[in-house]
Amino acid sequence: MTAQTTPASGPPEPPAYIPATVESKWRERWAARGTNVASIEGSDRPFYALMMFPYPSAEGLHVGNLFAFTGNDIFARFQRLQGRQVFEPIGFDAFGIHSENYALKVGTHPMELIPRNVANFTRQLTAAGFMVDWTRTVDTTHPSYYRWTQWVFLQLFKRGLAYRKKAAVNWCPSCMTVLANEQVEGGACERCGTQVEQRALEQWFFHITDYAARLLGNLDSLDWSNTTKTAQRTWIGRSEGAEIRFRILNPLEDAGSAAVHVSTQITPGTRELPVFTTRPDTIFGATYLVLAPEHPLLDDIVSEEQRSAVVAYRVQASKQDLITRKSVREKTGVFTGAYAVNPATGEMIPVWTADYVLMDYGTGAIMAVPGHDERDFEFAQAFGLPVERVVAGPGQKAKTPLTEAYTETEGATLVNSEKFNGYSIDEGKKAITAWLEEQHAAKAVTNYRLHDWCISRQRYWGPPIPIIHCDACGAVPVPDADLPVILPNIPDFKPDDSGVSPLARHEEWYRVPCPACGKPARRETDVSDTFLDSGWYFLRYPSVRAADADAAPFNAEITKRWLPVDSYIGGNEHAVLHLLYSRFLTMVLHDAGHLAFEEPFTKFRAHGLIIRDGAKMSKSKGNVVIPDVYINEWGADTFRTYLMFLGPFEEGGDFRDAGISGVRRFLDRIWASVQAASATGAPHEEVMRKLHATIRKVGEDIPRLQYNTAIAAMMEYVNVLRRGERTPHRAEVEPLVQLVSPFAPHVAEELWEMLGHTTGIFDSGWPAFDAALAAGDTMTIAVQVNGKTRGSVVVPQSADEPAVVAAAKADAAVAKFFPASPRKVIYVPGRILNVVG
RNA sequence: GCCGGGGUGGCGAAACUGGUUAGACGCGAGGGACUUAAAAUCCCUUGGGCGAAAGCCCAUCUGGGUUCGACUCCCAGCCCCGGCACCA
Repeated sequence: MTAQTTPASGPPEPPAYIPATVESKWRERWAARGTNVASIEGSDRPFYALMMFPYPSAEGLHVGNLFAFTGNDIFARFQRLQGRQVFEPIGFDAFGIHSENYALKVGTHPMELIPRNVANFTRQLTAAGFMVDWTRTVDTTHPSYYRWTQWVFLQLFKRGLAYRKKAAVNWCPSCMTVLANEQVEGGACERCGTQVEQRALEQWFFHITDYAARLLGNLDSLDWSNTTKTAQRTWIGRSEGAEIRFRILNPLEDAGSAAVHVSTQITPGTRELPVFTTRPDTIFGATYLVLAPEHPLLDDIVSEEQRSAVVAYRVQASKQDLITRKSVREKTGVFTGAYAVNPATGEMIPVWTADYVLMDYGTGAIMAVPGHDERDFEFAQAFGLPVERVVAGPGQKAKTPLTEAYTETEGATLVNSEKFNGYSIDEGKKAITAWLEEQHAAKAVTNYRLHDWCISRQRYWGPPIPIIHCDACGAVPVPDADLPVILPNIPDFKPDDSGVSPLARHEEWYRVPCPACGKPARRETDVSDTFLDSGWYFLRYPSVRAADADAAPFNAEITKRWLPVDSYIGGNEHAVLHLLYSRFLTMVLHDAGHLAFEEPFTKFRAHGLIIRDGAKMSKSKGNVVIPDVYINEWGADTFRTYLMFLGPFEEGGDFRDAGISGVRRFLDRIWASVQAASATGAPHEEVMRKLHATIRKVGEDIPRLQYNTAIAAMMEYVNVLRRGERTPHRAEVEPLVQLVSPFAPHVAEELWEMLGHTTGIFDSGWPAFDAALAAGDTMTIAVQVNGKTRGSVVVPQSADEPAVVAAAKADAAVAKFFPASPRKVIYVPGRILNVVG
């Protein structure tokens, strides 16, 4: 503390509140004392407070990041004040396409860029006063980390969950490179504007679809934000239905056949086409089939007359980026010349190919029921295909014509469906599936919308996939002892005309002997997806300083004690990908015997989004708010508290700087009150009552992340504390300093020290709250007459209904409305009295 | 289109499971004190209408409903934000 120079005459001036001084003092003090270093080994009540680690962009942290981190920090500090040993780590998700694109743009190598960005982030995070354990951080681009990312890949590979297949990527023919979906704008490359195409490349996939049922089922028991769970459920997209097999007629045998009814028997050797449908009940209305243009059976079934048209259509379909391909457009398609047999009606129906059917869902083929599916209806209209009604809604008949697809199921019954006429939709689904099953033409199946996770990136800035391709042995995993496969520092990390991964241009790097047979072989030159880096980082944090940190991704003992994560706070933009992948990897590692739990995050809360002028902050809009200026001007404590006072944490809101002065005044008043506090005499009864009500309110609000109302409650208390410019008592202010400490940690420490404490405030515990004291010995009951509030009465806590009624009659304001003979009296104890006359 | 979340003063927002005269807390605005003056600080007022006042009436997106009592529950509709979306 620096004493102000005081004029000889007056009393000594109390020290002024200068945030910069206080904050730098406590930053140093915390670092020197190791205040924020978690006692990972010796903890009996551990609490793991995780926040989503940032991608260290060149622009630095923006207020959105700070808002999220502050919310987590308050929760973490509160847990610590509750006596938990808290671990609040931070790290850097620095691999990936964002970093690489930025590096390309400024022409600096990412290996040079990232450390600079990380240093800047560290400076900002420190300035914000987070209770971060800086001795345990993670940088996904460091070989000591990605060695284990590669290990995770190999765990999946060894369990048969990593496989290679050809898959479409967005391809810019001008830049000769692969583009992520977000780099495609309206079908064109965001950089050069060239029309983007699809290109099929051999890529690595993780078999997450194997886990779809578990990923979905476990959601019910997780304490997560509802919005996040809903998003995951939608993403996984379970649907029940049937896989129905249609016999494809042999064009030679059946050529020229005029017969409409043909054998429905599927005999060995006949070609058949399985389709997935959620509406097996409508099979009698299936008037044609559609195959995705990429369907492998297309070549086999297409007739000679139609072949050139089908091939042309397929080429045209591939000349579309993945986004446009899947967006709703005018229906297009081509007849294949082939026919199939509807197993229910025995009728011959045409087989088409159209791009509204997607290869990567179900079986890549559908039975079209234009009468009861909007898309099929549209297609049938466009190409003059027959539309049959097989479902009748209330008031409709079997012959009521269809002017649009009738898709309602409520109260509807089957029609034109032979023996199933009159069945409800649900009955029809069951009965028809069973009937087709008897004929071996169908089986009940559950399908998921979730796709396998493509982890290949034909890029530079990521961990090399630890596989060696050998002509003799196939894909051979890099032996654990040879990990990490170091990402080489190559100057030409830019994608170029060769059209392959940058690493594929470095023969000296990829030419290696096969680990299995020793013959010349070739490293995988794709790197892995950033979501793999971030899919397991929470497992690494507690163990980064473990004795076996170089021998294992996570220490068994430590992991047992600290995981799963007690509380995870992050943005809902990661509701599906990051959170789903993390859950999946955890499940796999659990199944492999590495983890005792299968869900990584016991509790997850999605914070709201901070927007600016009604729009998401983005560089292109130029509305990004940089926190540094605010921290410099107002102090980190004020800025943190202000961000939390903006609105409900889980809702976010529009950032404005109007109002920040109010929060600063609030801290100023606390400061002044502590300076002025007197230890003599007794604390004021009324003030103490308010204090205890405030302790309760703040203690209830923080765990619910209702920070804005917690701050309001403290402000209210400060108003009471200072009312009439009274001198506060020490006992009235000391607990307040503890209450405010999660929000404004630096100034709270400073005041705590001024109050004579020699140990840190965050180890001081949470003030106890006295319910009886908070309640006082009287209560105020609102009095209504005929539902209109007419006044209120103050009665002793012990007052019962007759006593309250008596008091109400005696009250002048109420008495004039009081009915002579009440018909009904409703008394809600402690709250309200309503007299109906 | 489907699934979430919302709609309350000039503004950000409160209101426990329907129950203390809706709008706490803060910003902004108006007035006052202190000051030569300003800043800072402190005090008062601040949803709308009528009224000299006491007071009365109207107000939580709109329209219905349930209830002694509705921002809160139900039905119908409008608008905003977020996610998903040719997934059969």
